[in-house]
Amino acid sequence: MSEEPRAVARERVIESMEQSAEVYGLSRSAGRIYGVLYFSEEPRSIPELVDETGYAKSTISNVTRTLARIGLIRRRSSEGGGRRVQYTAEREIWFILQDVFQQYVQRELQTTLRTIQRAEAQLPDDSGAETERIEELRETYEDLQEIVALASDFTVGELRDALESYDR
Amino acid sequence: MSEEPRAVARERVIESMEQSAEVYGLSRSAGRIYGVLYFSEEPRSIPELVDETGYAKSTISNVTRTLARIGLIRRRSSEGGGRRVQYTAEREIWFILQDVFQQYVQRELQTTLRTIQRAEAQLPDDSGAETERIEELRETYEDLQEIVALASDFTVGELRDALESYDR
DNA sequence: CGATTTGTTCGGTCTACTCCGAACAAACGA
DNA sequence: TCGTTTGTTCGGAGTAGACCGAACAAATCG
Repeated sequence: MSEEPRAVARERVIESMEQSAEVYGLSRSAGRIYGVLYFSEEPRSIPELVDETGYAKSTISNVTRTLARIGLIRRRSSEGGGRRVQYTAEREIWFILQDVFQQYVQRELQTTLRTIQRAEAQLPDDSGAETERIEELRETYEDLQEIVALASDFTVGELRDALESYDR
Repeated sequence: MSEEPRAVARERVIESMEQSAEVYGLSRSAGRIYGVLYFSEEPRSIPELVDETGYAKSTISNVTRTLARIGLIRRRSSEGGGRRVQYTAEREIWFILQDVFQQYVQRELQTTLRTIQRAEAQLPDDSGAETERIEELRETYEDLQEIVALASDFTVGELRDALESYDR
């Protein structure tokens, strides 16, 4: 069996994905399911994922929905007759990150920024320390928002190049 | 009482910080404690934080330890006689983010990358699909690591400028 | 039309975390 | 020295989330 080292290597990487999933606020099962799909040549249905991961059908159903919503996997409805739903992994990690930046990070920054701006607007002009603190905060958030907006339009290579070639 | 609008504005921003704390994997109490310290002119002791936040002493004690470890607040042991421990907020958000990048994101990327590299090394040269997938993954992680390493050496302004002025 | 396969939904259990209050330790002040 | 203040640690209550199995809906196949 010369397949074994491959299986071992794959398992290691998938375990690492489980761990990463937790860091990014997802469940371990999400990491494993993504990992299995990442290495699958063919799209996988829910029963197949049940076999390959050991998780219950209901878990697979729920987690795939979440993963699809976030954009880590894609749902291909019924290829070739059967009513089976098929899932594929999005393998371009950078695309995923761009999505996360645009959908979540940007949104989070945006709402925070709006709250800060509203608070600032309600304040009389001479309100001492509070005004200063809030102003400072707003400026930082404006910078961050701009940076994320710009970065999420770059490819990985461009981003790396932009940082490497920048001369202070 | 012309202080009220200031108190309201401050409260709004602190509530927003509570929410952000949850997003970043901290507790709501951590957000509020940081918020109160963020707006405090003077350093605050644990009993003072108990008064101003309404949380139990033990909660303040535990959360301040966590916040100090991460670098969001600083611990000044006993200024002016008393044995009181004093806390101040680190107000430069970008410094905090740089710390987080270097301490946590970099580390997480590093360990993942090492796992990938080890898996790749154990694989025979001709192992088909697995090799290709793992190689692809490794390259992405190398890029990401490089980007984070570079970015965490920039100031906010430099980073923004680098992205804005990059010409594709 | 049943029987089977697939996918979703719905309680339920288990675990982890947040926060609290009480007990404790350490240092100071009278 | 004894009482008081401050900070940490510990056990427990309440809560949220992960995952499971069972019940259910929908579609296909004989």
